[in-house]
Amino acid sequence: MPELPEVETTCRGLAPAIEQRLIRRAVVRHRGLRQPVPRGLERRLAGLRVTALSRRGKYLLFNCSRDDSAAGSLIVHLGMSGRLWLVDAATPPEKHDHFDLEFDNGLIVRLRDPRRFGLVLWQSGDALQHPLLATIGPEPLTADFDGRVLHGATRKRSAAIKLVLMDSHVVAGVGNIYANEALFRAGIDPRIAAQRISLARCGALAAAVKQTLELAINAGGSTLRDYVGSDGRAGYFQNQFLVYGRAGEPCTRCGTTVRELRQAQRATCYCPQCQRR
DNA sequence: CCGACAACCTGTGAGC
DNA sequence: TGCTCACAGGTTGTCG
Repeated sequence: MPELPEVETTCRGLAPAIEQRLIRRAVVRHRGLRQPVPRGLERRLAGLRVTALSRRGKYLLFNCSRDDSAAGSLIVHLGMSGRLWLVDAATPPEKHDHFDLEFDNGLIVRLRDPRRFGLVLWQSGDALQHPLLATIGPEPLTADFDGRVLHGATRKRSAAIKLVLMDSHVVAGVGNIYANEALFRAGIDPRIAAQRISLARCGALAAAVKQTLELAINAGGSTLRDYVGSDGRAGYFQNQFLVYGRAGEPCTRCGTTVRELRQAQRATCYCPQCQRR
């Protein structure tokens, strides 16, 4: 389900309902996520106030304080199949509902994650000091990421540009769908060695990453399978995919048949005419 | 440092 | 209808 636009959509959907609210209690029904949910997290969270909800890459950060002094952050990652939504206290949890955060207004932020590749973690103090967050690359939608940064980060990388673009240490939050889409928009063959791409083309690619992510956020994210946003509404960016999932169909730009191949066991879709070496 | 690959899980759809 | 297999939005750890 979730790449950066979906996480951003979730963040924007949840924030107004929970910011400045007190956590009444937290419930963990299944600790076996990608990493175990920390022991004692429920006791730690009870009575804290969520002062801000933010996003770093694909991580959601619930900044928490107690009596006006910063306590730390609840860190949530949705993995492949995770989703957070708001439910009222009367809504019974279902099979894959592993975690609840219940607030003093009666609303519950509920994590559903069938594949359990997600994460629920705690970091005292500054969330960005958590080992999983401290080493990730620049935020793609800020000035911290541009063609020069991308060019610099790829000079020693002989791997295919698509794989390098999906490396969260190069740039945060670019997953399979948006890597495919951005490479198409930049007119770059996904198989080229990253280090062979010129500064100018890195500029085009960085711009394409930003454009693709922004368009997707404005569309409310992408709805694949059963994903819907935190308000229960579906995003519709999947209707705007230019190459992803379109193998065998004509390229929207030139009409050439879109091709599919596999890179690191992931589907790559591209137009052999529009995307060049 | 880098790249290739397996691993963590469940659900779904295609093909037989 | 039911079985088996491949594949799905992510990321880390291990090994060479």
